[in-house]
Amino acid sequence: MTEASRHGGQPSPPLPRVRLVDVAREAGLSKTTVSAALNGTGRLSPEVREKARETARRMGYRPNATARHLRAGRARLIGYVVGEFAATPWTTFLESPYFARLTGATAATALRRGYAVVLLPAGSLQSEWADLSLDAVVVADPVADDPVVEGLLAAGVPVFTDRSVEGLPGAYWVDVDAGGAVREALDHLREHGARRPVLVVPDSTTRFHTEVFAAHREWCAAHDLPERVVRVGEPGNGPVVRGVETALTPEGRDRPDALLVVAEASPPLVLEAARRLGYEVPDDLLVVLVSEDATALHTEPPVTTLSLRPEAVAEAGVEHLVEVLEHGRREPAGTLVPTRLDVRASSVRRPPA
Amino acid sequence: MTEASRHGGQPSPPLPRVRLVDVAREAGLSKTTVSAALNGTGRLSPEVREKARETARRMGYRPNATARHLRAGRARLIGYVVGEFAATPWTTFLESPYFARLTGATAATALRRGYAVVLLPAGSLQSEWADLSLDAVVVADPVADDPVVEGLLAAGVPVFTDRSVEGLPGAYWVDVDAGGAVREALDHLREHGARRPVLVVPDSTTRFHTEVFAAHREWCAAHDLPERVVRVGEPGNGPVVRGVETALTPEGRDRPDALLVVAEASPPLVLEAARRLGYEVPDDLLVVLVSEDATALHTEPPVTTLSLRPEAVAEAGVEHLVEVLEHGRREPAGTLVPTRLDVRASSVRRPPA
DNA sequence: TATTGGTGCGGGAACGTTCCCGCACAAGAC
DNA sequence: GTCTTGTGCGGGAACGTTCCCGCACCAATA
Repeated sequence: MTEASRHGGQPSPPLPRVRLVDVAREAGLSKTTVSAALNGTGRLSPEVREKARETARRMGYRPNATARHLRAGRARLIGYVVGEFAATPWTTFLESPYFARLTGATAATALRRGYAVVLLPAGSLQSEWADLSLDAVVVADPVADDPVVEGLLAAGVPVFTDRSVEGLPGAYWVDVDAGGAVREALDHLREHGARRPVLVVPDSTTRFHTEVFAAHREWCAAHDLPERVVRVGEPGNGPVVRGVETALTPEGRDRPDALLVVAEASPPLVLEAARRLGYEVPDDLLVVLVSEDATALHTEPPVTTLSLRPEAVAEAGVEHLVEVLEHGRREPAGTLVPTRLDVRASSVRRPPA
Repeated sequence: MTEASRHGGQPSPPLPRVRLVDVAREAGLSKTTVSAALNGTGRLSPEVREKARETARRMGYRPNATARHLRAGRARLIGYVVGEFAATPWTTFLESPYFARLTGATAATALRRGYAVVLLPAGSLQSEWADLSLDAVVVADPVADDPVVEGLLAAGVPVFTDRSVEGLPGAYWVDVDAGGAVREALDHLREHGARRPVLVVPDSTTRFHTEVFAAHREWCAAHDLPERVVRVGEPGNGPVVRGVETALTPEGRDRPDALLVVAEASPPLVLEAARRLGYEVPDDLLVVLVSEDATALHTEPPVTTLSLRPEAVAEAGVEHLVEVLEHGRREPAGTLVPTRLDVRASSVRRPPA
């Protein structure tokens, strides 16, 4: 074939890729014409266009993305980093089902729109991605006044987050309707007989958690029910499960009859904790977890979950991102997506035997 | 500052980046000289070098990676895809702790070596990453005769996997010592009194699982113990837990006194299944799971796990990849890394009361 | 026949780097 | 004073695209 292909089964070393000019020469055309033919642009006769395409196909031509990007001035690369875990080494955030799915959905949606997602491990220095030419960066779960976000904005890089960050020019967000989610979950529990629900929520300053807290307070007042809350300091299964234990062993009060956990925790671990403390689910205790964890389906009983719908968040975010990057639209800066309650046996009162 | 900066707080629109020539002009030098100064190459007087560096710093110069890559002929981009899940939409594989950590560690290690990792969602068409100019692709957990692997090799793209793929030129692998892992786990169980251990393993043809099966058989023969195995058809918590239930309810035989699960399953779910079937862990049943799942630490009792050490696999793989990409070393094609047994309460026989 | 307008294609610059050269100058050897 | 050798720096091509032009050609109009 080419002058580079060797005889026999030897490993052909560098394998020089076929370029636009190679196709042009082979087809007896100019590179301009071939380029226009392949891209569907320019004024070309159908015959020439087809000739160019056929030759390119036959020669196995694949355009060099780097050259394209250089010419276009944009690399079609999107960085992806998780703010909350910025201090921890590796990308431990991927072990959280929410982030795992958010990450995956972001990558999939972006790829369909022609953008590649580059994983930026939490804890990596920003200097390490200095030479990456990212068109934008997705910061998942940024902390308040996130230094990563501020650094990127200062460098002129558009930032997208899954938490609302108002008032920062260049920052865009998609968030879930936290208040609506809490109300929906509490309404559901109440319909199934809960009168002493207890909320477990992280003690964090993100808009999401403060809204959860506020919505819960309002709901309790509106329904004339006592406001029971346990706040946990850190994320992770350990602290959250301890928070659940605290919530389920009230001192000097009635035991709760429903549990709403608005923090990532392994469903079977929460169930195990309840069982250890003598609760029978769902007879003594209705359980709803905010979680994307698939193990919720496989526990006994299966656990009702409130999904923050990371796929929907990712899709909306990427669509918005593409709009901003390609058409310069800057409004709106934020969007809300609804949550989804997946009702399973853990929160449904069994008919009395 | 520049002619592009506007007065007041208006959002400065395109923000033209400062290029090498800009620095050169400002410093009264040529772009060649500035380039050499910043890269530490060429023959330059210390004064000129410092002058160039200082000017670049002052102007906030950041080299354009795309131009660099075009010039270098390599994009320093590595694709990352999971073979086993190629048919499933999204990147559900990230929900598996093993893949989550493998993915994160790959990204972190690669970034330190100057390569960016691009997430390629399982189920995405190869045509979607056709215009990505990937220097190499990491295929996590390829299936036998993986079409993705074969397609990439045919296109001349080096492939790295975390499973051994022998005899394919251009394919490199890092794998764990499956036989050693099984022996270590079984020895541990035996030391703690297990005489009727049962193995749960996927019914798959990967080298890893066949080796697990073979090592188990040999070990049983060597220790004169009955060979008890349950093979599960599919991955996922549901099938594996059902496999565990099968393993724990032998028909017409003694109940097993130890359980070794060589398949990703949620530790609390496995424990729950054992409990449902009337086992007390660790008194009636010693449990060892092959898992990276952090919930193993938080169950009651905590579960002994056999770690496949995704971080070590990723590091070794990326190091090898860089060697191949930058120095053309093609040997060896494969490496083995040892596993690690983290002994916790679930596999330690309590001293008799 | 000369002028216009439209069509089909190609030449060449540009994107921002890196790197191979070559040139000017200085210092040492004869 | 000429010839070599070495040092310090810059000119310009190249990486592989895309896209703005301009040129040649043809048909229709004046």
